[in-house]
Amino acid sequence: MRKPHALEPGDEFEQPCPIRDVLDRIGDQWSFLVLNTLASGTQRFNELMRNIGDISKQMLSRTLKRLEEDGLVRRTIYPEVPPRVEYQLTPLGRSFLIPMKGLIAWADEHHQAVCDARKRSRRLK
Amino acid sequence: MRKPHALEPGDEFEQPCPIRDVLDRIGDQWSFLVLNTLASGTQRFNELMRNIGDISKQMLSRTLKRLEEDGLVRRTIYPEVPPRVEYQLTPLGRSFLIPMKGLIAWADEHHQAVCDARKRSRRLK
DNA sequence: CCCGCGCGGTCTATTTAGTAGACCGGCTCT
DNA sequence: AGAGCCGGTCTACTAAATAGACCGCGCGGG
Repeated sequence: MRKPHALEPGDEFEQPCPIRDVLDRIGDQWSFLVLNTLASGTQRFNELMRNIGDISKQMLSRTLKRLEEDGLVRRTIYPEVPPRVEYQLTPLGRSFLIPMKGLIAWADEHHQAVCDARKRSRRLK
Repeated sequence: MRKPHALEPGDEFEQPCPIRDVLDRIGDQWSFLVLNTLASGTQRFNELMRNIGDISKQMLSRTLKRLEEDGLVRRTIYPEVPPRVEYQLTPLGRSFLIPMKGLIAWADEHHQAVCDARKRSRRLK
């Protein structure tokens, strides 16, 4: 996804193709997983790390930063000691859960079929 | 996405998580784009390349191979001269179009909001 | 008092994934 | 004859993701 359509200067945030645009974000597995994890409620940084399980700090940090930039996630810093940082879905972020759930439902429903197909093709080799 | 681990509260340790599994395949941008392109009908290899626009031969080849293994795409070789190879969605592949359309609809609907959020966050920096 | 842990990250080095581009033989079109 | 399409594979390079160290601060236990 290097050069979708060669962005014009001044156009840097207006990607012409919405599909490409959404893919750049959620097509990335980590963003998808982070959003799915945040679906169950507001969480802190290390809490997210634990809940996702196998994401590196750096990737989580970068992913959250992008999701915040895109207005899907809100980051709240509490000026306490020790500092507390909470992440939660914005209304825009929550609106994304609907098509996301559709995808997850498809995965649940057809996972076995995919596995079967995979086994079958492996047997042919 | 190395180890299929925790996902969210109430996760199953049992089998590989379907969500991870589906993300490994279609969460990859190229797979998603290829399926979306094939939605408009049977196409040949170079035809797909042209229609997608900015995918490398290698990636298209690899992506199609995986989609075929997973039973989402059927590859048909016609023993002609010159050889003709056609790719089309299987019923399983077509079933995926439904949640995919949901995602694309979300993208269309909220693309502007995402762009606005991006601009806003840029201005704050 | 000192040790190690948790917090929310960043920085660096290494591994891995994706890219462009050459190449293949056989064919058609000009 | 030369160029170009067909469906790919192979190689060399570059971009991205990973693991792991590190940071200052506070807290609880020994």
